[in-house]
Order: sequence, then C-alpha cells, then structure tokens
Amino acid sequence: MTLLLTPAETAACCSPLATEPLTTEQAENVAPLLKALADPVRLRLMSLVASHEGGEACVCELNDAFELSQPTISHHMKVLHDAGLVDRDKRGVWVYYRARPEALASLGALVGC
Amino acid sequence: MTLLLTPAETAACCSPLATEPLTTEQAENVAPLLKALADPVRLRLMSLVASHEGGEACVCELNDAFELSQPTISHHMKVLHDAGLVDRDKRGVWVYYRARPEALASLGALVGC
DNA sequence: ACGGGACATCGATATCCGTCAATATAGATA
DNA sequence: TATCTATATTGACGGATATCGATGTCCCGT
Repeated sequence: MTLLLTPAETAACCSPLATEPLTTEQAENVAPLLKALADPVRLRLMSLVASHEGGEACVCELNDAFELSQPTISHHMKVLHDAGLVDRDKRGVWVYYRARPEALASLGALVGC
Repeated sequence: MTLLLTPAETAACCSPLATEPLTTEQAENVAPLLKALADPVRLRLMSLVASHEGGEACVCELNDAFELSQPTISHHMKVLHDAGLVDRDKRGVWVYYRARPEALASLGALVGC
C-alpha cells in the first residue's frame, strides 16, 4: 500500500520558527497546514469542530452556521481533511468531523511552545 | 488582530481555537496572518529574519538564500510587512527586516501553549 | 423497491496569487 | 552631475482558489 501522508503528518515536529532557519523541506511541509487554515471560513469551521462538545461536529450543524451553499462548506471541509486537520466519520446518513490534536500541535511547535 | 485572552484561557492547556468557536471577526482578523505565512518561501523568509543574529536580516542576505528573482523576494517581504509580521528599517542603501514578536505571539495564542 | 434527505463531486466562472522581466527610485560615490 | 548599487514597483502571464448550481451517491424509512 502506498504510504500517503497528510501535510499534518509530514509537518511532524519542527524547531520553532525563531530559533533557527526552517529548511526548505520543513517549510514545504508546514505551509499546506497554514494554507488550509488561512481562510476565515475554514478557521471558523476548524474552531467549531475543535470546540464542539464531544470533540466532533456534524456537517449539518456546520452548514447552519454559515450563509454559504452546502457544496461550499463541503469543499472547505475537504480542504481541512486533506490537510490532516480533521478526521471524518460517517455514521448513518450523517458525517461527523473531529479535530486532530497532533495537527494543531505541530502548528503550535512552529510558533514556539 | 489582538485576540484578547482571559487569564483562564491563557493558562489552559488547550488552544483557544479549541475552547470556543471563533467569531467571524476574530477569524477575519487572524486569517490574513496565516495567509501571509502560508507559503513555503515566506515561511523560510520569516524564519530567516526571526532567527537571524541581531534579530534582523538584510534583504541582500535574503535574496542570496533563494533561487528566486529579486522582485519576487521583495514581493514576499512586502506581504509579510503588510501583514504586520515584520518591521522595515532602511539604513543607507540597505533595508533590514525585523520580526514582530507580537504578531507571532498572537498566532501562538491561536493554537495555544 | 421506492422516495427523500444528507453529503460529496462536477463543471463553470470570477478573482486571487506567485513569478518574472523591465523599469523606477533612492542613496552612495566619484 | 553622472553613475553605480540596492531595493521597490509595474505589468503581464499561468496556475490556483472560492463560490455556486446541477448532479451523483449513499443510507434510511416506508
């Protein structure tokens, strides 16, 4: 099987931004994570999921929180998922997203802990 | 952009992003910061500046660190500067950039300890 | 099996972004 | 003043991205 790693997994643990220069590889690993979060809608989506009780949120709730079309929300969740920031869990007709703490941790490691 | 935190939130071990949903305004304030950093070249530039001895780096050194045209580096530094991530200081013919700790701190506050 | 609801995917469009070559600006030096 | 050097700005081009309506897929209840 092809070992495909999400950006969140490849970002791994890196030295803080200000202690020594990031290598090209480190920068290319972390940038997709930041890119995925560098949108107001996705930031709120990520925050809604991460702060939701039970640690997960249903797409139906996410749709209701924005005045955007359902495909647009679905697209943004796909971006977050592809970046490794959220996990997807389909239960019956509903889909639940859950924040991945490791992903946020690798971001925290970037700005210095 | 200042993203006010209560002492409790600062003390908590979980990221503010995960404690309660970001408001639309908060998201719109933070997203530009992330956007400015969401590029491998700018991440390395930011890191080069922030980790440089003396806390500042001359554009000439930055140019040498990349195989990109001088206007491209200048453009990226402008993006970082417009986002408030770096300060600009022209001394004679040379321009020195310096990281703004408050900006990085507000990012750190987003993802937490 | 059928119909309906939840979510994803597709195709199109308008805008944004990274990059470069060419040019402009501003300071140092002769 | 004339010129050289460091940096910024402009204009253009190709590729990415946010959004939508339409459609597809999957699951459940009847």
